[in-house]
Amino acid sequence: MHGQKNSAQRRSSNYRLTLVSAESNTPDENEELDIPELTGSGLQAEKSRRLGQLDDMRAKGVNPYPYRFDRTHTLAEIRSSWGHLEAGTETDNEVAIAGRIMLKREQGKLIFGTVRDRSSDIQLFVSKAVIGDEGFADVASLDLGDWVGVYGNVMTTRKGELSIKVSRLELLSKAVRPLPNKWKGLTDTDTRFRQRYTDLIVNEDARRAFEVRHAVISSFRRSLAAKDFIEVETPVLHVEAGGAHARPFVTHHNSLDMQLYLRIALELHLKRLIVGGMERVYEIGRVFRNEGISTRHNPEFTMMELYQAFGDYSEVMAICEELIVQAARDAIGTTIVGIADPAGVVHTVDLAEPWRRATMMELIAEKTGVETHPSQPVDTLRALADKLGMRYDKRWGSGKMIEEIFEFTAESSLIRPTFVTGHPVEISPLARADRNDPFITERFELFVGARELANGYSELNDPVEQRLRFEEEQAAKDAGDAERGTVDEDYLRALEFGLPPTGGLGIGMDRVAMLLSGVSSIKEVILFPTLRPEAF
RNA sequence: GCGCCUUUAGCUCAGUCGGUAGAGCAUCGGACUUUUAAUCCGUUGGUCGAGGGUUCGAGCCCCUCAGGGCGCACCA
Repeated sequence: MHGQKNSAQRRSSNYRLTLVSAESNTPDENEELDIPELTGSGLQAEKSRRLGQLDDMRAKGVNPYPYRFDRTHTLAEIRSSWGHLEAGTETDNEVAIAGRIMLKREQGKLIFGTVRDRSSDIQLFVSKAVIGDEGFADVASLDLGDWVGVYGNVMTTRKGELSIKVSRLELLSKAVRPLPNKWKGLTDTDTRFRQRYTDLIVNEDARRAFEVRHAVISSFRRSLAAKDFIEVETPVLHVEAGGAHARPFVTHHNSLDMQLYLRIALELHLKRLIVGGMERVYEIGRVFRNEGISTRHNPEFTMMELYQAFGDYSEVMAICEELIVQAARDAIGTTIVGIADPAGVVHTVDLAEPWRRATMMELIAEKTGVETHPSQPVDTLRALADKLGMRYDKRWGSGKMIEEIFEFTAESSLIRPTFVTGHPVEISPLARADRNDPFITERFELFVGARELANGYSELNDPVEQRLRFEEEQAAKDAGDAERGTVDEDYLRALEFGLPPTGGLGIGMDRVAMLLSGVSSIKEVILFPTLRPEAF
């Protein structure tokens, strides 16, 4: 790294040159570049002013971007150790803390600042008499958004505000671009999602939603580890995109010169592992569906799927309930949540109360007074759909009709957690037929707040029947339904080696995070949601 | 893909009947040794999303396009 200083200087002056020539209206190569004209306070002028501060620091031999800072405490640790101090206390406890300047109040020969780190925030008490004229001027020149390391003593002000009496302050990184409004923050959704970093800096709610999301995921991992599940990773690139009904993203591998699909589900690889004898496996992973974007859908989202040998759907239903209730306790410290219905009315629900279980047909009967069953002729169900004013596709069989009638009549009213069961065989090609009714499967979907959160079943493990179901899928796909599946020969071979009785469960992690953080858009729980590219 | 709404300073927002651009925060200058979104005085900052049209005159009316939001469709 010889010559580092020279190259740094060159970079610095190049940057200034670029800035002026690219962004000034009348670039003039002969202009004195080191002292830019600081007119106005538009964005460019503001950036120039701050970049000028960096040059001043370098001229004094100070690196404005130092390599490290060793803090003694996080701000939460400061608060827990000294939060009880009475007003007007000065201690001789010396600490070193680091964070971002969020607020600054100058008051003559005193400056109060608010520094925030990941854990908390704290007030800086900067006295000219303590820090000296030069240090005071340095603090005065700080901008909101700058990162600083601070040495000082823990104290409280006369009004009792826990503070650091600053003896020395070191700039750790300069913010060249100004922060959004310190009081109103940043509300423009476009900017919030595109510039998530800015959103996280200024919006407490945004930070909280992602803390909840993280807590949910780590809670799931703890719960599953306690149940002897093994976390695995399976391929994202699939030769065949199976395990769900959805349009896949298509990509291409150059060396193999073949088309590949991004996975739309985790299911088929995880069940291969049950064939292999791993007994209890789960994966938390990204899946991709080439479909519309809405407040409930992002093209890439996170699923947790688990498979448990020797269990059936009732067992994984219990696990589903347990995982989500425990996640609520871990992430938000309560099982009581507000759930908005489609009209926006918020219902208070205790997730710890047992969740309702009802079949699709029961729910349809509740809403329409009509008894339905997938054994009924499709014309009977079409007549009901006509009566309800529901549109349908002539290619749908009785099973698909029942599901659609359920969605049309009952889904929007499922606010409290409800396990919906009794899915017809036709729409469940990987689920095992009900032990008492060959027309339906041992399957459930969990609905909360009219949104589907989870899906599980007793896994179909008969390779002969699975082949027939796959062939029906393939036939539907060939007939023009792009979301239907294909015959996965390797999966069938795996089943031929013997899949034990198995219960499987898939949970939409984003939607659980939405539920527990109380937000209504999936974009609020995905750090970088899919958007059209920004025009620069 | 369709419908409705929306886009004004770095951020948050006003902008009346079509008459030539406003506020708060931030910035910059000044005052202030216990502030809490500090306060007070002063200052600077604009391709009104882009393009076209109507008009003597357009942020405002019309058309096209682009971004975003919501709803519908799609989404087991």
